[in-house]
Amino acid sequence: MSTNPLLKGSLQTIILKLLEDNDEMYGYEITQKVKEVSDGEVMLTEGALYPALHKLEADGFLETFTQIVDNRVRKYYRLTERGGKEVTSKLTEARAFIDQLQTLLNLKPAAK
Amino acid sequence: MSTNPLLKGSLQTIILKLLEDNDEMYGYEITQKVKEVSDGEVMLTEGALYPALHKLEADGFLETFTQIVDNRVRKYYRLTERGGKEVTSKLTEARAFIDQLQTLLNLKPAAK
DNA sequence: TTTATATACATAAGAAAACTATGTATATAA
DNA sequence: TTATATACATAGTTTTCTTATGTATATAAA
Repeated sequence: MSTNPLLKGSLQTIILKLLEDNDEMYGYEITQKVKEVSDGEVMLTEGALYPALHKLEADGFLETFTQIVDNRVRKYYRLTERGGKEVTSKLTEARAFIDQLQTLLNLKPAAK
Repeated sequence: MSTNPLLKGSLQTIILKLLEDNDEMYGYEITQKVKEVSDGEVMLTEGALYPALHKLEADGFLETFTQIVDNRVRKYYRLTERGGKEVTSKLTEARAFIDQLQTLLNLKPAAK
């Protein structure tokens, strides 16, 4: 999903977090936001994004509605209540993951 | 490979880093070391470890030799020259990955 | 006017990596 | 004798991602 193949496994978390911060977003907007926030380093491809969005919706974490803008369809996504809880859970998981990885790779900046 | 499913994608990097630090290790020893270093939080399973070791060897990053200890076979792994370079590369990638993930999830401890 | 780029969605085929389950075998502690 | 630890391995399946393709509109460039 990115120039860095290691970002595997965190796509759902990234999407959920963006929707927590931005309330409502459509797919293309998400790709642009990720690109912007990551300074062009993470390029989310459609082949990764759309299936991930569909899965999150199927799992009940996201709900959708569509809008027509300039004769083009936009499919907006927002968090459901379950989705809101899932963000918290996924972020906790992500923090633990980063911590464990830094420990195992000896990348800890300094002891506190 | 762990209690944290997100650790996906970093197994090769973890193995390579351990072998950089410890020179020679056998499979079971690696599982125990990971468990120890991660305070029991990361449990490396054989189904993940052994295929990963075989792949790293097939790619020319690791070389092996066996020893018999207490009538049981141990297959030791050590870095090849290519493997040594690969560690550096993978660690750089891992640092970038963690940095990008922290940025995207807004997990940065503080601005410097 | 045609071509390229941007916007906007989607799926299908394949690869990579992991998980679960299973198998072999020895040593030791309960 | 049964369970746990040590030590290797593979097979089947699932998840997740990449690459490729497809449809369609708007707009800027050649």
